[in-house]
Amino acid sequence: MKDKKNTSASLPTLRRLPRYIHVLKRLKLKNTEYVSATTIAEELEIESIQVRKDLSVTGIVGKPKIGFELDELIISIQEFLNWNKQEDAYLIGVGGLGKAIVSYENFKNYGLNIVAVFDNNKKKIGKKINGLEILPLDKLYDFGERKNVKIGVITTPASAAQEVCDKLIINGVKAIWNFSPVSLKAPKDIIIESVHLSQSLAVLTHKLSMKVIEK
Amino acid sequence: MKDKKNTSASLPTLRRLPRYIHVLKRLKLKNTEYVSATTIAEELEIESIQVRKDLSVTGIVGKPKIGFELDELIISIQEFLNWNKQEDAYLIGVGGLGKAIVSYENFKNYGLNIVAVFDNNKKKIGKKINGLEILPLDKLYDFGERKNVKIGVITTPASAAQEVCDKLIINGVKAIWNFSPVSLKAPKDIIIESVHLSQSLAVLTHKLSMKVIEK
DNA sequence: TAGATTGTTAATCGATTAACAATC
DNA sequence: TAGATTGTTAATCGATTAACAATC
Repeated sequence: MKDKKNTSASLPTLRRLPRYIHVLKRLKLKNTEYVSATTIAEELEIESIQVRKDLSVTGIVGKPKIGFELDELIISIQEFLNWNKQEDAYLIGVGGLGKAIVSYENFKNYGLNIVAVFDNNKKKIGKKINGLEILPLDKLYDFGERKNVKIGVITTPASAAQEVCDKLIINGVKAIWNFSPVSLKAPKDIIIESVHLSQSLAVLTHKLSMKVIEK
Repeated sequence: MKDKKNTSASLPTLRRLPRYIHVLKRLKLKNTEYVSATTIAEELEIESIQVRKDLSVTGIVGKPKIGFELDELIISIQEFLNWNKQEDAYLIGVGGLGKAIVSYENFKNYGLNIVAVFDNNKKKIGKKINGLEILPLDKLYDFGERKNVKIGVITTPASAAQEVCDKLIINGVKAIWNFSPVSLKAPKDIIIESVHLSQSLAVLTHKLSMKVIEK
């Protein structure tokens, strides 16, 4: 088990693991003790073999005929994703999306703990959001010196994103969760993970247009 | 060109197309007239052959040595994604994320036009958001009869998502953009496209934990 | 015991990448 | 003309799926 822990996994696998956690947590509410890959697969409408393969990357060992011990499985996935701890994060850009993310307490269960919020709009500076005072971006330097914050969340408009990215890296941030539509340029050792909502919408609108033509 | 238009594309390709549009629009601001796959690829740090393959699904024809005519290429991708028109949509669940999506005017450029907003929280009903009055979910029936709204955006908490999904489908919605962490159950002819932010965060936190171990 | 499920190795499938002729 | 780029066919790569022995 232990020796497998630090192996990496493919991107599709990493993306499915949180969905398994969600299913498992719901089963836990029903006091389920053991769960099989088949059960998880049916709930998510995917193949059971895929679930088994995915789970194996976390190092969990199941019991033939019975399945996986529920609590152990949840913890195993959480440890693999590093969600058993919380990593401190900055968020920059307090627009609609930024506000929504800061206010969404659940990210704490996903390993993310936002400790400071920044925006350069003078009307916003000084106001509080979810208990955190909105600071001007200059203040990043003060934090950078004292704290060990490795994650930066960028929810600024596209025009500001690259500059903010650069400043975050200068201040010691190692991973960026980017919600702007920009393709950020950064040194190779920096992890950039982008959420482009337009990507998802493209899949939806294209499929819908296909459907209309079909008929 | 025309005969290729209605062919479908792979999911990875569909997801890259919006990123090309973004790059192309920025080039347009610089009055560029022609663009090559190489240029786009360099900007996004991917392979040029992949860009060429992706663009070919839209039916665009380029000029050897020169590349693609910029305006024609933008329109070609937009038509393929159906972003040249706007599809009407309902949004249900006016929490932080729902508010952010309703207020983000740019989705109109991505083929999405939110025409009505619903929430069952009595404190929210009647208030206006981005010019739209928040309605109780019951009112969906009135809209369903009169309008031809094919897209539903679900930004409710997980507990309400499946019920909302069912109601949307009853009222004629054909495609659902789901932001709840639930795996929605729906008939096969309904398009379900989910954005699970936890998926993206899983990739980020896992990679970051790998990086720390490395050192 | 018989059956269901795990874990692993092999086969398949599909997306990415390479190769190269055609061409402005 | 020479060189860069397109468009297409073939090769490679990696993820998914199938097969099956091990086992509670």
